Amino acid sequence: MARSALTREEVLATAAALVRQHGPQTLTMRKLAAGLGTAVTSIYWHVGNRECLLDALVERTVQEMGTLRPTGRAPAARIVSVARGLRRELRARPHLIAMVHERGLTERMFLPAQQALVHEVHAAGLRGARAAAAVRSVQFHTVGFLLVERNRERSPVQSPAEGDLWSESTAGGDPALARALARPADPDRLFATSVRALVDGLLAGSSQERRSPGQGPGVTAE
Amino acid sequence: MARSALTREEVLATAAALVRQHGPQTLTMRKLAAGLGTAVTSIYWHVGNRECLLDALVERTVQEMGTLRPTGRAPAARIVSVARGLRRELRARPHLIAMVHERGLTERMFLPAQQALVHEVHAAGLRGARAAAAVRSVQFHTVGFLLVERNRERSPVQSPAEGDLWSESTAGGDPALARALARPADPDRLFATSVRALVDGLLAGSSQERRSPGQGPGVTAE
DNA sequence: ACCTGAACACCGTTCAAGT
DNA sequence: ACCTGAACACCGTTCAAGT
Repeated sequence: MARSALTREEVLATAAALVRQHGPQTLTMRKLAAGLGTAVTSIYWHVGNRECLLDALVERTVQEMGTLRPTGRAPAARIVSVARGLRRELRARPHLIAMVHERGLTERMFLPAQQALVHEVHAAGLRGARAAAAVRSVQFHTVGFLLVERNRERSPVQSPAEGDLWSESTAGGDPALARALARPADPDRLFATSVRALVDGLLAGSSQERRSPGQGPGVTAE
Repeated sequence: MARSALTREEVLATAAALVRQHGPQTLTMRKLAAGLGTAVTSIYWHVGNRECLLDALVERTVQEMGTLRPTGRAPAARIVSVARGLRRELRARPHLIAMVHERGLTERMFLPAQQALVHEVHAAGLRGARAAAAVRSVQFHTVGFLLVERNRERSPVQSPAEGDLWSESTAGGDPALARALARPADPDRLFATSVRALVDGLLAGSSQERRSPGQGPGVTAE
């Protein structure tokens, strides 16, 4: 049952297909070999080992992502739109997030958004180290939010859930707050709110420093 | 070579020790059995299986965490101090973050900070759904930041690194920005900056809404 | 009630041997 | 240059059998 010559591209393609269907955890060299119709060991000749295979898969998937075009007029709105675009692109490739995280490549997820963010933050009037901190704040927030969000989706009901703690009057006599915390969070709204607040906060300090003699931004180091 | 009776507590204790030394990935039932001086299968009688064992370990480690006492006077400073306290507590238990994330229990990491945050956000004048969104924004930001941070620590040098893209004049004629992005991020400073900005942004909209007739906060849903 | 070894169905990887 | 099967050193888990 000889099959046509195996190529590295074919290995990556079927590996990507398997990951897309069942997630990276279930991708084993043996299943991949079965999918390819070859011996397990043939794969090693083309991609090295499982580690290299997943690295290549991450790289390939990141490059599939489109470039991010900001929308809106106000600087804050344009920065927010980049963050939302990054989230949208990453959510469209759910397994990428897991693969990248497992492999310690979170930084990789930052890059598609970084150039757009630098441009917008610059346009918003931030310069130098302040601008860099703003870019990274948005990056960390967006990617971190996605990691938490994806993780939460994986096991929807947890115990003790948040709601268990706030079911009644524990929330300082604010029943609306208690109800809101008892309900599961709406990720879309929460992301919109938090990114907007973050960007507002980052831009608010741009024109004038709040602390008179200090050099660093915000809170002093511990 | 009969040993004294095995207890569930003893299993959890040595499992915790092994995880603390080498991380959750390296904890195998067989190594654990070797550490305990029993047969592998004895463990199953006491803790069910590996899944249950790790669940119990997560629960135990979360409960070791102290309660968070806010410091400072201004509402924003007190909220920031809770976020920093949560980060400190979690960083003191590095493997907890990995275990919790692997097991889809990220929500579990939120709880120790939630009560303190609710109190402070309420004191800052936020009520109802707005207060809940603020609490969750800080929670998501802090835990998300930690996930990214820990991940980044695991593989310090990545390629292409951020610096490779900004080594020269690409950063819109802002050499200080280019230099800042070429250097690795300082997580302590970045966390301080981002949390401060986030909290400022969340509290800034508390006294008056920015949008006149709208009901939702910030950006409209897509 | 608690512990055990044998056995099962998996893994990733190496390597000598083939063509 | 490319592919193969056998083998190695691991896994988690089940289960009948012991005390």
